Amino acid sequence: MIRVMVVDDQALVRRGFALVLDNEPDIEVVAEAGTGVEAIEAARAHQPDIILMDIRMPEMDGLEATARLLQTEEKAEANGTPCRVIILTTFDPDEYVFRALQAGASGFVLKDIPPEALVEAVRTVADGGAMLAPGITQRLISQFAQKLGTGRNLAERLERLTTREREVLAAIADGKSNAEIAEALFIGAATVKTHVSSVLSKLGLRDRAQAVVFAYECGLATAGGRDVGF
Amino acid sequence: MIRVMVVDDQALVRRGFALVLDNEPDIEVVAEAGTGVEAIEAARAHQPDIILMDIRMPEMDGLEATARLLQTEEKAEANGTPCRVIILTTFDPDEYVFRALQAGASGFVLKDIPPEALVEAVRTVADGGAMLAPGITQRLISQFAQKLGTGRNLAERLERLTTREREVLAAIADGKSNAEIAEALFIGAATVKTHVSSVLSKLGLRDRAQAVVFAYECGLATAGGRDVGF
DNA sequence: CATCGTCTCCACCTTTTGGGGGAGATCTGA
DNA sequence: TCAGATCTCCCCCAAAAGGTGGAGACGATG
Repeated sequence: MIRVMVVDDQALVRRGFALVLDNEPDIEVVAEAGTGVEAIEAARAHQPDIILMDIRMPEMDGLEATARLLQTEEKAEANGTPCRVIILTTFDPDEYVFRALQAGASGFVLKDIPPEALVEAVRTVADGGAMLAPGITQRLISQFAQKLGTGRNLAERLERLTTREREVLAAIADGKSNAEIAEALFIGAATVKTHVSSVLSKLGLRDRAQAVVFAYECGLATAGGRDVGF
Repeated sequence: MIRVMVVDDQALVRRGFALVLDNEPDIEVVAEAGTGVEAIEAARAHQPDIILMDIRMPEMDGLEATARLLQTEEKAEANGTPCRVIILTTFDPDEYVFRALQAGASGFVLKDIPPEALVEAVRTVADGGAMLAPGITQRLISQFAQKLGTGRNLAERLERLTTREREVLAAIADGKSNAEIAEALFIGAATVKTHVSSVLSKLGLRDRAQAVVFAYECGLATAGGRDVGF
């Protein structure tokens, strides 16, 4: 049985969704809430598996509430509900979507979806999957493809480098100085200089700063995978 | 009426999908193909709206075929079918997914989905949306959230900088030398040095290379939006 | 009005970087 | 076996970068 909580400030809308879901044999609406604050309290009290969350609400909006819920969950971890959130809204501006996904939402669907699709979304997310409105999936894909895309042409230039040179480039893209690279690779400082020169010359770059840019643009280095604790 | 082409090297599987789809009143299967090469020919001949594409095939795999189809489309543009591809496969290793999305696919679903869901996927994609298998959507989201996520903490450090300093940092992240920055910002080279020093000191960085790393990690600079034509 | 932050610049100095050579040791493939 | 590529290291040198300290101008803020 999938335990669901519906959060929306409009009681009528809330009841509508609740009725649709409660009508399913495998879904049970265990709580409702009208504000973000209420949502957080109710989630603690009723431990739902899935939360359907509106964005525009008084007191605390749905994105904020989602972030808080999933954040405290992280800390509690083993303790309780690995509850998952589906954002359910009338609008889909990019800003909302990104903030929602960043907050940890597992779904983002528009209120105009047919009831069966909503039910399906709940089941999918309860099952560990994620569900986005088709148009949003579309944008997510194109943004993603864009980030991957440019790498291609540049990655070819990368192949002109020897293995050692690529290692050095990676170290440069890590923010290391020549001395640090020497230490990291167990070679002399002079050798590092030689490799750095080769890298710059082969890639048509002027200095290590441009090398860092190149590394990020071609995918050798990627944002999001670091502690910038230099 | 949605014109669909089914591409799969196993005739039995192909027919199965074709029958399911043809059974829908608003969908018409106009062609079938058993290899990537055939798929490209058939697509030209029959101008389908949607192509269901298997990955593992003789002669040319589905990803390659997808890339070629959508690439030539781009060139033809106004000319013909803005045809869209749904990858339909048994496996979902990340590598395939990424290559598929990069090739321009609008969907990536597994062959074990229920027939109604397949039909729904076709309609969604024909309608301009995109459809991914739930688990894939999940991974796409987490990868995306990760990229956005790290930026937060670092973006706060960014706020310690003055406007001018952020501009200078952005220029550094562009691969510019101090002299070039001076020219770009219409200030003296000495001034640039001052700003650079402030940036490094305020952010706790050692040199401009680390500054570039920082800029990418905090989202001030993002991969994919550049010509690395230094 | 005095102070603070910001932007602009200067001079002096040390360190790092990058370019130009050259050279020995391996290893691989023709 | 010999040519070529790669990795390693050296020297010298010029340019760039980075640190320190100081200074004038401007606007906001108390």
